Amino acid sequence: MEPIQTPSIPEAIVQRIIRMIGDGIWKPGDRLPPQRQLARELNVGMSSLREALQTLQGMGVLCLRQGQGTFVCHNPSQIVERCLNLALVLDRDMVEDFLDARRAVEGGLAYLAAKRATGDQIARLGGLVEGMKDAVDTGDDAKFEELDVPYHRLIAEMSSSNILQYLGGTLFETLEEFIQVAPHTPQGWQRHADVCAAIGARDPDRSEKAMHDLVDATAAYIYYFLQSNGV
Amino acid sequence: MEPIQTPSIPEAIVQRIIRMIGDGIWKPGDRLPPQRQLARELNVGMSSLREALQTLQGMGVLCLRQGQGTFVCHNPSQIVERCLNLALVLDRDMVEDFLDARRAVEGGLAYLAAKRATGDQIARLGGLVEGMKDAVDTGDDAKFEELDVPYHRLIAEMSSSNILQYLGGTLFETLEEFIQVAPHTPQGWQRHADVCAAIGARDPDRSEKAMHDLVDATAAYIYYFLQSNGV
DNA sequence: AATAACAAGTGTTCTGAACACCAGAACTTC
DNA sequence: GAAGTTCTGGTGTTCAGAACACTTGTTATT
Repeated sequence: MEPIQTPSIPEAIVQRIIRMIGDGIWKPGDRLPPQRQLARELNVGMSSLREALQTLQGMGVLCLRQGQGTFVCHNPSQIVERCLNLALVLDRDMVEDFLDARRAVEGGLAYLAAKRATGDQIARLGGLVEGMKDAVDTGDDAKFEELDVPYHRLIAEMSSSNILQYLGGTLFETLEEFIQVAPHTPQGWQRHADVCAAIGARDPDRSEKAMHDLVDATAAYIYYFLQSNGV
Repeated sequence: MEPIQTPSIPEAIVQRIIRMIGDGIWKPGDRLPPQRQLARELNVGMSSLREALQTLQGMGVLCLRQGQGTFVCHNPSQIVERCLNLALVLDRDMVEDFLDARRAVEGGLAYLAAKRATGDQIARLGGLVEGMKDAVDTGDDAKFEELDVPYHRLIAEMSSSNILQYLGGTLFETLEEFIQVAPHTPQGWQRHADVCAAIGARDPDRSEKAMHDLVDATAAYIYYFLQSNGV
């Protein structure tokens, strides 16, 4: 038989609060009633309530400020980001997985960027690529890396897709220490320029393909690096 | 100036436990010391400890079983899944975002599937597509849907990529109620068959493109559905 | 030998208290 | 009157202890 399930009290509270936020009863920025009052109204102890609040804070749903109150601090990005970061901290063997995911996500971002970017954004991306060319010509690796981060971030912004943007940002940050081992060659710059050109031409498919080439090249370097270090 | 930050006690405990798991001191399946003892050793009250444990349980890192103990229940899938689900519950406007993300993720899965699938998996996928054809021919919508879920799940499995697999599963499940509004036409079946054929031919790029077509078609239905319902 | 009652260990929940922090009010000082 | 200080109420934070509920293994009973 199906066992009877009675969710624990904190879990029930978590569900209830999420529901109330989802139903719009509490909106982002709102202050919840004081813990003591809330505990009384829900007919639970403060321990149970606090365990629930703490969980929700961990999820990024609530924001507990000492001396001020409990606020709805709805920020989905934070949730996803935190969870992915956590996954890698717990399991360093997932680098390969992250590279696979990055290919798909960054490809998707480039695809959407070509569809939705504004003229201003495209101009800014062009400026970054210009700067990267200077960096390659002068062999200034540090400058290239400094421009590489905003380059990917800007493409993510162009996509107007929150979830992909945050996934991309998290994957990039998580992989950053590995990505930096890749040498910055004229060919590497060319790939960055190709993506930029495809976005400028508003050609989503070409843009996606160019980004795949870029990510694949980086991944190849990382694999080589990992292998030569006997990992 | 940078404000002085003293992490709260529960937060510090969370970090400490994650660190210990990351360092391999506690491995998945291990049982942690009893709460009372742990609280004494860490020199904190049981409330603080429990708030931390509850948070970690919410993340899917720990598993608290009444009467048995606290176990390391490390399951990255659960973490990501839970967080994404939460994001959609909190914000129904994100359907569009989810569709964008699904296009990228499912495309990536199909790409990897064509590279890494085993012969057995390809045969099973073919079987599913066969069944779907029957369902379309007989107009059996329920059967089609019943096969659609394992179809996507199997492709995800073929990819051998944990992160993408979990992302795909979560996105699919989260969107399931919307996906089901799509009518199951011969054209819809053809798209499923195209992906299957491309994977069978071990052609990653064609496979990815076919999956994009499939997802795009579904997305178009969903947009139409949302629009005609005045959302 | 099978079953039932018990006991120890563990997570769960509640209560009440003391502490820390923040914002604004009331007060002092110049 | 303006600037600074102190006080006060409200709020989150942390603790300690107790009672409860569940699981498992042991012991007693039949």
